[in-house]
Amino acid sequence: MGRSPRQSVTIRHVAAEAGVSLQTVSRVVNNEPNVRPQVRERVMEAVKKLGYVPSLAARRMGGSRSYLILALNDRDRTIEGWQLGQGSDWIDQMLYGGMLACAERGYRMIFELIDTHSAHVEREVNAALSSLRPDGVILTPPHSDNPAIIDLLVAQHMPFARIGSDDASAGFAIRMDDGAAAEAATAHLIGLGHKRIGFIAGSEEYRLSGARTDGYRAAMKAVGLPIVDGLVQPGDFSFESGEAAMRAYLDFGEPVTAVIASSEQMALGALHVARDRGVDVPGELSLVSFDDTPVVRFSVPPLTAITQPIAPMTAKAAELLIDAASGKESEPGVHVIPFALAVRRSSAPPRG
Amino acid sequence: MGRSPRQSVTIRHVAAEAGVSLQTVSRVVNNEPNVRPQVRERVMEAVKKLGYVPSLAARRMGGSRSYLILALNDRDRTIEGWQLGQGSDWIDQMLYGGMLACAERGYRMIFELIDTHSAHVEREVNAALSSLRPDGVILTPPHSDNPAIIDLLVAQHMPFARIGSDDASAGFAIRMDDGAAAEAATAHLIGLGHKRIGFIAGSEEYRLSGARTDGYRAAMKAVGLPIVDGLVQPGDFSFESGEAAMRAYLDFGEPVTAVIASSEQMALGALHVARDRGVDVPGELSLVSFDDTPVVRFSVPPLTAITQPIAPMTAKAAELLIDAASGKESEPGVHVIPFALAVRRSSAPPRG
DNA sequence: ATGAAAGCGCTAACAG
DNA sequence: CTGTTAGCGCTTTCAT
Repeated sequence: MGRSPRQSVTIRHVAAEAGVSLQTVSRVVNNEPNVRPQVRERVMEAVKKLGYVPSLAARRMGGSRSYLILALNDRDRTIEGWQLGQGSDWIDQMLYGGMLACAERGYRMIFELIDTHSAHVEREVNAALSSLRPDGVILTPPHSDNPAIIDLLVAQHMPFARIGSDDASAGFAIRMDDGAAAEAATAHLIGLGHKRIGFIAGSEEYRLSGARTDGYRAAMKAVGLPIVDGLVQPGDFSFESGEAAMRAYLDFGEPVTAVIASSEQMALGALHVARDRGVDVPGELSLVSFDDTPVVRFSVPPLTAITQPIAPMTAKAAELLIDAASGKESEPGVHVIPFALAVRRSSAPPRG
Repeated sequence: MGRSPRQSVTIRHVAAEAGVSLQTVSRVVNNEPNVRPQVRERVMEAVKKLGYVPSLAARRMGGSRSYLILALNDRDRTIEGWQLGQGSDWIDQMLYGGMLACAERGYRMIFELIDTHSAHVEREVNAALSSLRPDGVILTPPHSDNPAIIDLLVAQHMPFARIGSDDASAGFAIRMDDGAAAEAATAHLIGLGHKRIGFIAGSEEYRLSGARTDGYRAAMKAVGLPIVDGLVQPGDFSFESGEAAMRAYLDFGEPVTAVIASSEQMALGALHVARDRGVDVPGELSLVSFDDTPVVRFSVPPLTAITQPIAPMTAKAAELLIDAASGKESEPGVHVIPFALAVRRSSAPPRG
């Protein structure tokens, strides 16, 4: 317990208490060599006794590290998600993976919103960097492939990780295998006996959209199923585009028996239209979602979905950046994190 | 555009560029008086030209402010929510309200997890305070009423805001009127014609649980409806406790026609049991949720719910703390933020 | 293995 | 109104 100090405990107090120099305390606190075990012990006792915790700001000022990892998310998309409360837990999963990975290593993750589309991206990113001077930056889609941001980070020699990117030309790329995931989803439906499987593509602004569509095509091709016109519908990740795509499928001459949506919102939009038109899921139509979010799990029926490893990807990103800041060399290149397919009640064999 | 500076732009560069002293630049940047408009103009131009943004760490070191607001959440509860992905968007709403309010004022909100139950609460909080030295702390339930934390904050003279607390003895209390919300929910059901209305209470660890139950009782009493034994069921906010409560209601001799659950998870648990037992909602049973989360909006049927103003409460907390740090006196006491009742398909008149 | 000195970028307190 | 001086709490570099 002890009295709560009004004025914070500094390294100076610890040095006095332990009868050593500031430098020795610093060494002990930072686990550096060249301190006799005996002295180290004494300092650690003083630290514990006084409840000393180094000041982040002072560390940043004196040293070359800030113990900060900056995570950049798209402002519009994030705020819209918060406002509409559509139940995507992207941010939560990101915090989960990132914050804990940082905390384990004595780091802190700071979360910031940046406007991708604005002409001021550079200014915004620069402001965040100047103010915080983080040891690394985590980029999420669509920032992960924004050339303006990438160039700026490279120019500043700021280490960064790109979640959901497969561009290994700069920074760490951390992704799941979107193509394989789309393949797995498609194979799952093929395995159930489906032949006419629709695929609602995502916004082309995101690279992974193409990879997913390719995976779908590959899986279809692998078993010799034709991809006739109209089987692949365009979408932009939104609920509305999912609705539109579903209407297109239902208005086909020969309707599909299963649909894969490249996003949770599009899957829900599709489900909504199916319900409205009296199409039973999964009786008449199987549905698979990309993104395994809370709403997908609680929908009726619960949706079969590709689980994106958002927390593990963010954790990996934080680890790589912190290791880099700590001087440990990490394998560069693309880091692929495993995905999962959560099979739920929305997918079933087609009606004989 | 311009070249990206490897080495960051400091106040010194700006001073040189504008031909003034460091202090003058500082005054301009901080909007302080005693600078001739002409000089101010010149400095601002230099700032813009060089893309100068003050270093957070240096500001903290030199001055008395850190431009940081620390938001403390319960570790176990938060992590569990992230792991289970049950779709509560508490954290998101908190970030939404808090981050934006901070950003508008040149502040940053830092989000941290603290273990309420641990014997080390004090140490954990102290560590966060020592490391960050924030200008204010936002407490969320159950921290808002944790004496160990409150005492520590008071002893350190650290300004703080308590979300969901009605204890005005220290810090700012910011809450919605839980009693009035429960009353409104109850009155809504009474208005529909219900007489036997069940209420699933929340964990007693949270003060607001009592307030909600009281509101329910008041509304019932106001129209002379008796609160017979078993009408109020205990709960702990969990899905399972909602299920248990619902089973208790259905096993009544004379079942209830409507139920209010003190949390979203309990409402969903209740809905689940009702569906299993073949009880139609809202045909045979009306259901109202506290907490208007994504899952509640996407459930079948969508649930009538009390919307807790989490984002506005957090924004208010941030504002009050920043104002306090800026020397502006704020009205102390309890700040009550309006709630809303979102009427959806889960509530309807009882079967004649 | 340890300590002393210098300085990080800024603001507070004071001097003009 | 403007500039000068002294730190803030740490880490770096260099000496011992």
